[in-house]
Amino acid sequence: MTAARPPRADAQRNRARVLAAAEQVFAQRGSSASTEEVARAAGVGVGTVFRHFPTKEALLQALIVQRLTRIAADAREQAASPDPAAFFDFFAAVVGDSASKLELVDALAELGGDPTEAIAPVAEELTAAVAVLLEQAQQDGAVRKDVGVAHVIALLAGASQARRYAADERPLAVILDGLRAPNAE
Amino acid sequence: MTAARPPRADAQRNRARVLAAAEQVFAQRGSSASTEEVARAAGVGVGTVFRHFPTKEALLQALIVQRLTRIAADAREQAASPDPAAFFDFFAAVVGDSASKLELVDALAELGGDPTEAIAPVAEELTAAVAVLLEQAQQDGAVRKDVGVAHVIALLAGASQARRYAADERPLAVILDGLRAPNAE
Amino acid sequence: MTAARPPRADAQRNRARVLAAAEQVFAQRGSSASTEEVARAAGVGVGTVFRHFPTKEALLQALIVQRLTRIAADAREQAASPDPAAFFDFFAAVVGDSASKLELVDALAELGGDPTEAIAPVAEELTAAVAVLLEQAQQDGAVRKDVGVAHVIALLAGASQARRYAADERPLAVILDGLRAPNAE
Amino acid sequence: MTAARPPRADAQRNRARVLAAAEQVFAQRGSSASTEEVARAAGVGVGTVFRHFPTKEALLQALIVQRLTRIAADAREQAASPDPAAFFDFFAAVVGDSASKLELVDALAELGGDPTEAIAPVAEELTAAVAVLLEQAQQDGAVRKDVGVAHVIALLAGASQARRYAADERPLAVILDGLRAPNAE
DNA sequence: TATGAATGAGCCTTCATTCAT
DNA sequence: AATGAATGAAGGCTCATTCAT
Repeated sequence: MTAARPPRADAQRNRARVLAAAEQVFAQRGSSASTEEVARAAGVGVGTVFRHFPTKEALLQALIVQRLTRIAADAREQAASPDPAAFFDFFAAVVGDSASKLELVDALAELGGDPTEAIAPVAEELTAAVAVLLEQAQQDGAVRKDVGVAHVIALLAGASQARRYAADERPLAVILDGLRAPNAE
Repeated sequence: MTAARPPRADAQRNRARVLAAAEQVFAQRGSSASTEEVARAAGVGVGTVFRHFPTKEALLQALIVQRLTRIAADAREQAASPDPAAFFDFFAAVVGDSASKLELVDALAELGGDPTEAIAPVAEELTAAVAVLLEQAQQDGAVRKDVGVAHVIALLAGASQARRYAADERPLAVILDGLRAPNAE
Repeated sequence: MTAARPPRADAQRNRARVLAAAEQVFAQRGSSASTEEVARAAGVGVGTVFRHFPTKEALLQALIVQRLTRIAADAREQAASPDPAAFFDFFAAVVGDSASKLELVDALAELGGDPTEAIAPVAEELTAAVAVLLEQAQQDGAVRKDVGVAHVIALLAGASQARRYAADERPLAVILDGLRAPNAE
Repeated sequence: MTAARPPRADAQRNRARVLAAAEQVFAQRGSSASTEEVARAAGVGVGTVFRHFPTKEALLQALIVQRLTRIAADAREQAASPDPAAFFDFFAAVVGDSASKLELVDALAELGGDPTEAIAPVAEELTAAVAVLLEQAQQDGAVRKDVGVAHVIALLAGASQARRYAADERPLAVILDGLRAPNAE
């Protein structure tokens, strides 16, 4: 009977709902929040959460993948821009967007270590995108030449962390200034 | 060598042992490591851990207090030095010492929010010490004048975080450069 | 016979099972018996006990509420009876029914103090029902007029306690005799 | 050096102190209060408590024995009195004295079951004393003849229990009236 | 003999995960 | 495919009891 219009669209929608709810819940109460709570926030049963993400760990990683994917997209977009400040805009955007999102730091941090199987692909994607952006900026003489992609990512994580406990954007400004090429002025 | 005369020295030693073990364990496995594990690492029973720290939370805070206390001492020491690079030395030392990384970030981060009763005193102590050091450095024209103590602390947290996933000291260098007074060169 | 149609009837059944098991276990080993033991007796996991009663305290109170509710119903039933001995029948029934003794005393005792939020409603219910029954009996000249509801309840607790360690019903008889109106004979 | 004046008197004093402290603590917080708390109230270390009473259980029993011993003494004293109301005075005194003492009920209750080895002797002592008192009262026509010592003790426990949650002495009066010989008036 | 630190079993409670409906 | 009840391992914490000082 009730097998007509959206056959699997429902499932997709639920997956998205869960992911969104998880983002919120984990951001607010830390990643130790219970799966039950995520389910409640998503308006579904726990069972549904586990159907889409076989493990809490998997859910967490899906969140990270989602975040990194967005950032990589951002990087690519900015790389396409002719604006010489593109790199800095990207950097600031990532940090600014992480504002309330506890997880970003950890997501980025994750990249430093031994990326899990699930994350590895996005990690590469992100690294590649940032590499392009960074090289352009260095080419343009906007960014100092002694930093590499890994440094940039570490600094993104650091700036996000700093931002988390600072009242304003000054820490970010400091870091961006630190990144500028010496004679950029 | 270390005789066994003092009757309650044993207790003090155990307290220290537990604290040291906790530092290691939490650094390695995150603050969600079990108290049992800490006890095991310290070579004592769980009861002993709880005798010295009535709560896991209390243990964690004791760790933070210990760390912040050391940093404040560092700051005071450097403030007493005539070296114009004192501020930078302090900053680098703190970040470099993030041996048991995990915790330092959180310890510093803790300062941004609403310091717990137990932490508040040390927080003030640290803030005061850094204030002195910072002002001197700004006076000397070594550090840019638009950053305040809170920014410095946020940046310490950020730099520590960055350090955690960087292979080298470059991110630190970047941040330090960002902190220098414009015409310091 | 007891088919398996109802989907959530299972949960209800489990709740009842837990309650019954708890009654037995606490009666036999005192209210300090472990929740684990109750679970075992109910043939469920501990988690199930806690799903139905969020706290051991809550479980205990549910037990008390259940007991008091039954007693209140008894009182109302007897109050509806024209039998002049209704009051005494009620009293004897309550005491006699102290099957799972331990608890009744405490349940009644609970009424003397500061009834918990959960218990207060039933307490009032019981008090009201006994009040009616008592007044009728006093009207009929069956019960002495210098006792109030609170006294009756205290005596119910006392008689139950006495019963607990007496081989026969004599203590109950003594108390009932003490309650009769002087010239009732 | 400090081995002169009271060689073992000290120990005796400590034992008494512990017993007194235990009585208070257990009365106020129930018998589940910790041994540590008793020790603190007694102004001694836990070790000392355990030196005098090898087990918490033993401490509890010592308390009971103490209580029962006093009651037995009371009974003997009243038995020696020519006052025809001696029995009632005794009964009222026991109940009245149990006022705040949570434990009495349990102590008396203990007699109903299978008196522990430690308690058995006092139990007999008490039973004997009450027997004498009861018989005299029955002889005098003050107390109904269909109750035995066991009933009296059960009723003492019951009356104590009732008293615990009653605002006044009415429940006691009711029970005493119930005990009087029919034509005693 | 007194002390109180240490011990560890045991308790209450939470939560990821499974499974019957 | 969704639901949420059931499960049980694991964690934080307490406390009777032991033992070095």
